[in-house]
Amino acid sequence: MTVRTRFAPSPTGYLHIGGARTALYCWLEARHRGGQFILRIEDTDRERSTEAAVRAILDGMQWLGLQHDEGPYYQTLRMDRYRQVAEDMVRAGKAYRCYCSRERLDALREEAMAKGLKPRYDGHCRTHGEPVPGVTPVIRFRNPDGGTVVFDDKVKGRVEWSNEELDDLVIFRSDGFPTYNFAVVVDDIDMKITDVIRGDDHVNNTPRQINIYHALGAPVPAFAHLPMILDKDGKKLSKRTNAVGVMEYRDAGYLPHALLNYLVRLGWSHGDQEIFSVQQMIDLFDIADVNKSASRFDTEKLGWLNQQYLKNDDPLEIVPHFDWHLRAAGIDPAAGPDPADVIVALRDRVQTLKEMAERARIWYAPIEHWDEKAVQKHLRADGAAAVLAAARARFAALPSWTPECVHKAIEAVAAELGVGMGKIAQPLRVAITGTQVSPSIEHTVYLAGQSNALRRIDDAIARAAG
RNA sequence: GCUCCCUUCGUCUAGCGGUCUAGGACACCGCCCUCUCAAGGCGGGAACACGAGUUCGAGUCUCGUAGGGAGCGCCA
Repeated sequence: MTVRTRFAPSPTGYLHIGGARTALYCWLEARHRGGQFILRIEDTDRERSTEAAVRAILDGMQWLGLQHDEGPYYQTLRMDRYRQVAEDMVRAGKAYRCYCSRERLDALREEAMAKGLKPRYDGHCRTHGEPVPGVTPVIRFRNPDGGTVVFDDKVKGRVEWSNEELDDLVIFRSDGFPTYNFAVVVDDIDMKITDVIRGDDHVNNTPRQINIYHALGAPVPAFAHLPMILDKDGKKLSKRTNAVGVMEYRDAGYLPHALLNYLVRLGWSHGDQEIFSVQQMIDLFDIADVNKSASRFDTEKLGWLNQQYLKNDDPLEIVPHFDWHLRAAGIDPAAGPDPADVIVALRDRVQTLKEMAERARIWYAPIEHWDEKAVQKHLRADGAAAVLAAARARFAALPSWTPECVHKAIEAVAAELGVGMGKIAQPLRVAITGTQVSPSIEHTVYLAGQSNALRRIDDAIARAAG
């Protein structure tokens, strides 16, 4: 039997980080076992579902590269099917119509809570389900009365539940919509899902869903419930204090592959390995190796990972992402050096593409801000003027403009003036960038371009004098 | 309140009864390298929540306790 997993978000917001990891695990499990990955949009909550959210989720999935093999299916397009299955169940005596008023239900709940019991429907309409004028009934599932439900969760292990704990849940609302616990089961059966991989918060729903599978005479899939992802302080991720949307991570300058790598290691590991290519993830991932406990999202480690990819990827693969960030920062990539060169010069110095774009600005636009302390310390230092003049002359005479040539020119200046690199690099750096921090001096000068470098040195000499 | 789940360095984790005086990574600290900032190299501090039991032997198995989380809707 071919493995089929699914990711089934409800479109009430963007794709968040927890959902992204769930999607990743579903996708990896399917790929690893040569199966299919299905995308299903659970949009039966028509109060909160929006089309913008559907698009946001699709965008997030695409950015991460989590391609689905089937779908997206939409639950709102399957309403007839749910109704049909529910009616069949009523006819077969596996479900029944319930006319109980909300008032009665609320009273029941309050009473149970007051007695220290778990709120549960008393099954009144199992036997007294007479139509009440003016009341559109709901359909309730007739849950087994005794016995236990046992399932072997692939991450949690064996979970056992007494049917005493379960009540007759509503599977079909009076407004004609199915409820979640019913729709998922019908969908997962119809879509032949073999492995249900989802968030921890659904463990409690699993036993009642299994009972529905049994009632429907369908094979029960394997379940795997993923632990939560908490924020740095161990609190629930909230958009108030954390970046939770996947696209926020793109905007913040992370590579999709780096995010994937970070996410896959949050709750799963393969020995001591930290860096995984997508292919390695597919080869090595096994849902059974996922940890049981919740983990915290650590932006610092994500940053480290992102830099690993920045440093080791082929710069040409990074260029499109970097270009995107340059433009986002209001920088015209055509107004300066080859972005691939800039990436190589900066990737040891930043953790994100956003920082990289900011630092790259000096080569694409005129210096906007001068660090006055740097000017004072290096431009107005003894001998600085002579260094700048000598360097300018050497640079101007350079027949070809490469980092190597620039480097040789600087060495020549050092020899000529009999001073160390420190005395030359810092004044030049300030002249070219306006600050005392930048990549190695030959790259800093090289990236400015020959004529631009000369112009900036002239400006710096004037500035130092004035 | 009730039910279910979780618990190894600050964080992510390795560990599947002896090889654990508990390993790796991020972060932190120190040294080296050095034209600035980084990156890199080397080194350091840092954890089995607690208590019983099973066993020749427990981080690893069982049960309690404590702490944390989830669920208990005509939401998903």
